[in-house]
Amino acid sequence: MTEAKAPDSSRRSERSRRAIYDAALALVGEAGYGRTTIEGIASRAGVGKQTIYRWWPSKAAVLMEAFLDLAEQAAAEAGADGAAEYAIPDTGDLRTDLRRVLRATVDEMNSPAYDAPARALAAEGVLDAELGAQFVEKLLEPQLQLYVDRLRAAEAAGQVRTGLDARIALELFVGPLTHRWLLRTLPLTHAYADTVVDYAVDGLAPRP
Amino acid sequence: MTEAKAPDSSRRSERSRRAIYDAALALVGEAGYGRTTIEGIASRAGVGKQTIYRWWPSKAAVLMEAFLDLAEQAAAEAGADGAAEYAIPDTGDLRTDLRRVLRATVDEMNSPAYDAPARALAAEGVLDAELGAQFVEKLLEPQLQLYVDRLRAAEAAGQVRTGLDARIALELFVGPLTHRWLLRTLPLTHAYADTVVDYAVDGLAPRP
Amino acid sequence: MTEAKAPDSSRRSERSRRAIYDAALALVGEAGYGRTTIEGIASRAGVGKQTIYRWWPSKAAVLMEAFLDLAEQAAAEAGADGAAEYAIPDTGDLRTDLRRVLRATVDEMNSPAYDAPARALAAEGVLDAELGAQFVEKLLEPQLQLYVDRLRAAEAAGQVRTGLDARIALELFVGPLTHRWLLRTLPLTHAYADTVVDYAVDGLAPRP
Amino acid sequence: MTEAKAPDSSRRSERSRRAIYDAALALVGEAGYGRTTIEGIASRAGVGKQTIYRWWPSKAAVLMEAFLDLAEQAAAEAGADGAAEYAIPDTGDLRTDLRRVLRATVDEMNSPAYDAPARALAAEGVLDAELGAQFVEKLLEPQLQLYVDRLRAAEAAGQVRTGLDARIALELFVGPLTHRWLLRTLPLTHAYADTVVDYAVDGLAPRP
DNA sequence: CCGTAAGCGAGACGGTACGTCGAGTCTTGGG
DNA sequence: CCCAAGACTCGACGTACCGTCTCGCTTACGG
Repeated sequence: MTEAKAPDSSRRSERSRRAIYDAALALVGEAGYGRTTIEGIASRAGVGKQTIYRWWPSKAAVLMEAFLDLAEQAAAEAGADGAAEYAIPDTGDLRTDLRRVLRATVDEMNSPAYDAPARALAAEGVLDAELGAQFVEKLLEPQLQLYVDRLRAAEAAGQVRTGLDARIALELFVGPLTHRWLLRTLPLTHAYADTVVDYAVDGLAPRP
Repeated sequence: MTEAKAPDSSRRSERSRRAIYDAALALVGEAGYGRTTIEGIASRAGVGKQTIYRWWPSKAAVLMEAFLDLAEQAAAEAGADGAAEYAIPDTGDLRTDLRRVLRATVDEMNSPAYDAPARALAAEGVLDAELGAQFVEKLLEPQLQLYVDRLRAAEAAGQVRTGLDARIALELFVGPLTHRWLLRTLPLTHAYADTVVDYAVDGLAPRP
Repeated sequence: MTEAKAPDSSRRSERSRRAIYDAALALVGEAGYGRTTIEGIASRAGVGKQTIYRWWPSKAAVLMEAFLDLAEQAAAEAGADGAAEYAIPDTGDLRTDLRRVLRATVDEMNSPAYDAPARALAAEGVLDAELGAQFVEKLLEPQLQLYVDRLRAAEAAGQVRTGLDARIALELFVGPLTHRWLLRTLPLTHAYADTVVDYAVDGLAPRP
Repeated sequence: MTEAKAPDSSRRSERSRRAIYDAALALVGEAGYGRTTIEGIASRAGVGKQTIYRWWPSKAAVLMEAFLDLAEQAAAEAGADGAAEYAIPDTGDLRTDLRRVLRATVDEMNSPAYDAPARALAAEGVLDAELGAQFVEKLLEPQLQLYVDRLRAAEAAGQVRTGLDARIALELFVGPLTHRWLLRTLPLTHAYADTVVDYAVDGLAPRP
């Protein structure tokens, strides 16, 4: 291996790690990604710069982990009541279930606490393929898999055409939302989400 | 108004402008957007830094104009044979027409000359709302309008449901492609484009 | 040549240069050489760090020029009355003349404004041969040459032995003073200077 | 007193102490004093940084002790044949005796093993009065005392003037040598040492 | 002879300064 | 008055060491 020399993670300061996450998310939210600096994060977290450079290779990587941590915390809270980890609901009616999920996604995209860091990560991932791969693998892919699962269930229930390519089908739902979110072409509303679901679910229906 | 003092654009050096466009596109292509600097562009273009700052407010703005210029040149060449500006073909078969267009879009997204600057602009637009608005207005919206036009024709021809919201419908086509392009989840192929068209066109079909 | 790229000294900011000299001398005087930093000098001078790095290779080089400039100013003031540049007086009595000079040197060494930067430069020159050579050439050697001249005059007047090696003889005067000054073995007083002159002048007297 | 808490020197690791001395001297010799760091010494000595900070207050202090230790070892070897500790020889002829001593001093100053650390300590002592005092007290003063003793003997033997201030007289010998050594004005040779002795001894001769 | 308290190697930590890069502004000289 | 050139102030970069602070470990002593 040609790793320069890995630090001993068992000695890592949990306190610093958390403070860095908090500072990073706060600064990205307040000042924007471009105006957030490693020095700023370090200073706000009450931490030496080297402590950041020791554990992360870049500003984007810090933000990625901070955001992942945030998501995990949220998931832990949500799943604390013993329910199943996280899945798209299955009431038997695909259209209804997807409306609910896409409306929730719209709400998330419209919430500042989520928007700022997610946008920053997405933008950075657009430019940096390696980071983008991580973004997809750790954040996006698990979400997309839920759609795959739900669509497979719908297929089994005869609600969508057999032989459906679920990996593509799901993009009829998330593609349009992501498009509006990232490019800000037009407002992201519940009504919009509903229409997308309508058109797309019709497109997946069993062939006559 | 309090404009600092507008330069006299009639005395502007055309030679410098072109050199800056070329340098900007070349550097973004070679080194990536993040490693492209104003100083680098100026030096490569054989131009003083001030000449850039005089006419553009930011690196992204330079790239935007350079890219627009590129698109205009391409359009001029394409339209040199006297044909109409640019439109989605209308053979009477919506499915066929959209397949052709989406396949072309996939090819564009896969071509390095287009990919690097477009990706850079998109990413910058994701972070900077103002720049994003320009990106959408000047580059994206004209394209999207072509879809609106074609869908309206299809509606008139009874190939899609009446009362269709074309602004949303078009996103069933461009949303998925853009999603794969920007986030690099899976490869962008013609087969993929065809499947997207199949599913989406079915979704827009007249209600039974 | 392998010079990275020499800056254009005709465009150099005189204002910055002076401010840097002043700040460097002040900080070395106030905080000591070790606690004086390039950043500190830049900040105190109201100057960007790069402006220092553009023109000087090191902290010591800055201080050297600042000190030289100080010496030149002092010399300019002293010589403003039209007198000869600077020389050891020649009253005809070597002992008297050297007493006067060495007493003045003692006073200089005891004055804080001179002591701090001169000591810093000397110490740095002790470690860094290149800088030491500059220190000697630009600051020390001109002084020592005055002794050589005076001793040659004394030789001509028959006050010292013929064939005297003036370059060595002068060290009997400046060596002891420098020794006490740099190493702080014992106090540097006029009486001490007088005794050194007495012993050394006797040692140079014509052989019986 | 408010001593933080003195470590128990009876449990001190002799092995570490020696390794630190060796590493310090080696690094100063190889890389120079400025490029020698505490971390470097610790690493080279295979020792924790804290082990250095526990026993020494500064890099210079480490080097000082290392150098002292070296001198002691040398003295122990030299004195192993049962002779007196160390003294300037007294053959009855002051000139001869001093020539021998000053030539030896010149040789020492020209030997790299001595030059690097001694120069570093001297330079540091020039800047740091406290350290300088230690340098003088522990290294220099014992040497100078030998001159005082020899000069007093010479006085008793009528070879130098009565009432001579030996503390000053000795500086006519060591001052010039130190001057050339530290400031590197001109080469340090035996011939030079001889001439210094000639001039200075003449200066101390009994008044006619 | 066994616990416990020290010294120890190791290295993470909060910091300061380094020397470099680039941003955006300002100045000079030439056309 | 535009332009090429480039010096300027400023802010951030990523690195090197500082001196302090835990960690386990080993090692000697004192109950």
